[in-house]
Amino acid sequence: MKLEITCTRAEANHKQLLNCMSTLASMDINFKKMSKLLSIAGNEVRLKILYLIEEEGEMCPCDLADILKMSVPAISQHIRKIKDAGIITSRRDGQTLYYSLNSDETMLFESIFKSIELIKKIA
Amino acid sequence: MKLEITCTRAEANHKQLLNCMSTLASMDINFKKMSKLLSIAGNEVRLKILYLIEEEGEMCPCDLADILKMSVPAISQHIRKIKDAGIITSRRDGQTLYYSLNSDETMLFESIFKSIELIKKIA
DNA sequence: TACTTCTTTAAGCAAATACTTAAATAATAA
DNA sequence: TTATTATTTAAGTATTTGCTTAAAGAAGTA
Repeated sequence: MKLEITCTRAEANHKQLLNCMSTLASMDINFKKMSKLLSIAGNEVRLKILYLIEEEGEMCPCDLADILKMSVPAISQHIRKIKDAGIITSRRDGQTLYYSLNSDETMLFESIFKSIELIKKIA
Repeated sequence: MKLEITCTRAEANHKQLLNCMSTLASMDINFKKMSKLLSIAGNEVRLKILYLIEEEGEMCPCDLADILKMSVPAISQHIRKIKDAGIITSRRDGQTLYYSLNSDETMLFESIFKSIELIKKIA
C-alpha cells in the first residue's frame, strides 16, 4: 500500500493517519456491505417498505402499492433492490408473493426503526 | 385522505391496510428525516468519513483526503452534504476546519458502527 | 504587499436512480 | 382453452449523484 501524504500541516499526525488507513483497509468489506445496506434503506419508499414488512411480518407488492399509493411496477422494482441486497426473501401463496425480512439483517433495521419511533415520541 | 384500494385479493385485510396507511401518515416526517440520514450514510466514502470523525473525535478535509486517497474537492463536497444534513459541525483553527459529529445524531451512527465492527468480528 | 496553504464553490459530464408505460410470466378460475 | 389476477421485466426518460478541473475565499507567513 503506497501512501501519499499531501497535507503539510504541522498538526498532521502522520502516524495517526497511517493508523486510520490500515484500520479502514482491514474493514473495507464491512464498509462496502454496510453502505450498500444503508443506501437501500436511504430511500423513503424503501424505508417504508422495510418498516411495513418488519411490522406486519410479511407483505405482498400489491398491498404495498395500495398503502404507499404507488404503481405496482415501481414497488416491484424497489423490492427487487431490497431482495438483491439479501435483506428480504419471498414465499409464494398462490398468485401472491409474500416478502419478509431475513433474520441476518433484522438487527440493524430494528435499531433504525427504534430511532424512527424515538423521533416520533420526541416530536 | 382518499383511499384507493386496488387489490382485490380475498386475503387483503382492508382494515390492516388502512391501519398501515394511517401509521405511516403519522410518521411521515420521521421517515423523511431518517431516509435522508441513511442516504447520507449510504455511500461508502461518506460512511468512512463519518466513521473516522466518530473514531477520532474530529477530522479536517485535508487529512480525510489523504486517508481516503481522494481529491480534496471530492471530500469537501461529501462533507457539505453531511453538514447540510445537520450531522456534523465545524470548528476553525487557523486555516484548518475541524468537523465533528453533532451529539443529536451520534446515537444512530454509533449503532451503525457497532454493526460494522460486529461484521468485522464475525468475518 | 505577495505568496503559500486549507478549504469551498462552480461548471461540466458520465453514471446511477426512480419513475413511467407496455409487455411478459405465473398461477388461478371459468 | 381463455380470461383474470399478481407479479416481474424491459425500455424510455428526467432527475440526481459523484466525480473532475478550474476558480475563488480565507487565513497565515515572508
